[in-house]
Amino acid sequence: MNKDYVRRIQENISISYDKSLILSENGEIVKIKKNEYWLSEGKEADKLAFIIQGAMRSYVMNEKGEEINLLLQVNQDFIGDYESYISGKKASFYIKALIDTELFVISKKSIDQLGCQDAFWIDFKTKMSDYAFLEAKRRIEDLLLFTPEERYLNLVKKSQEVLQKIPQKYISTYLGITPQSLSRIRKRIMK
Amino acid sequence: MNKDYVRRIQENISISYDKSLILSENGEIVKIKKNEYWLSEGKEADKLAFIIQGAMRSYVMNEKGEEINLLLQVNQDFIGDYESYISGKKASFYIKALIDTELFVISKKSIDQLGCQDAFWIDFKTKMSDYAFLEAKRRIEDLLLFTPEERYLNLVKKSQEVLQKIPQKYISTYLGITPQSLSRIRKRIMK
DNA sequence: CGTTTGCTTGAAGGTCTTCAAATGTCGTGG
DNA sequence: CCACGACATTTGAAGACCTTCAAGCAAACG
Repeated sequence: MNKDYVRRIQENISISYDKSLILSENGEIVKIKKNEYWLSEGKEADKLAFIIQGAMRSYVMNEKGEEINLLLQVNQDFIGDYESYISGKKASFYIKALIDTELFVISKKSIDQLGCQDAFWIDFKTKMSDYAFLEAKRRIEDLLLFTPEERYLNLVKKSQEVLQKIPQKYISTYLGITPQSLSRIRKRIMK
Repeated sequence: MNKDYVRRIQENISISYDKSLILSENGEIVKIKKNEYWLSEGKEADKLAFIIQGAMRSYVMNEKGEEINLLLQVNQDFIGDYESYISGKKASFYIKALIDTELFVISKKSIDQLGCQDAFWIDFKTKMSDYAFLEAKRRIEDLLLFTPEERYLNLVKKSQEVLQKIPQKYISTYLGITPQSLSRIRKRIMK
């Protein structure tokens, strides 16, 4: 893996260059074309990834067969089915590339092996799970405390990158509304 | 701490009697009267608890000063500000007893000390954080995939105990709606 | 027994959903 | 390079549901 990649991994997760070098030796770079899956429901999902460059979405199907986006991820974000990762269950959702994307992928096995060599990586694992929880908690508060319009404004404030890279029809179900409603919300806000 | 308590802790978290005995020696029983706080925004919150018997709610204030219930907890449930617990930040919400409640409380310090003595407790910590994440994930899916009415029906299926112990006005904001709307939903369903 | 608190119901207004059609945008092949 | 088709976004109309404010009823508690 070249030096540039190691640096980007380092930036992604704010650890030392040395540690990111070790990490990079235990994972791999995967390139995914637009609209290709990195993960599908029912498949093994015992690995996690960071987005080095690109954009992806994690979604489930509702009872009507509509895709509902649980997460929209861009540069520096983690992706993966964290539930499968920790429990060994099959994946419960899909992860698909919104544009051509480069991932750094590492398996559970590799992370666990690193943990045996250096307690740093046990700590690292804890931080990852804490991060996953905190993200989820923020999402719950966003959904409970704000209206769809406020949620959209929160997203505008929080991530220009998501707004620019990701089509509205995906953003809408992430916010819990239909694409038509998001279009009308944007119109309302314009004024 | 008496034997009965140890057994209830054991049931709560499905570990061996021996382990629950060790745990019980490192924590304490706390009794909280109806409408009393166990935790307030801005306070230290470096401890967690299990509900041995009773019911509590975790809530935040929105901009209008209304209380929004993030969680409703009954027997066997964990309570605590897990974000404060892991990060050391001050509590970001309130936890209050809905009825007279008995808690088993254990501090972060105690759990960390246990971890030094026996790797079992490191594993135990991981399981707790995984549990916290999975609960949060289920909540997000509930909010994104279902309508308020469906969410109420999901709750009916999931927890009769919550329905029985907790007044409607608290259940409503947990579901993301007003008490009036929940009243109308229940009326609709009756038919 | 009366007061407080919670629950229900009514009316008006706003937002979201659905279905449908029109308009925009983008990429590909001619 | 343009034209076409595919797909995304916008807009319209009707209907369902939620919210707010307000009032009436029920239950709980001192």
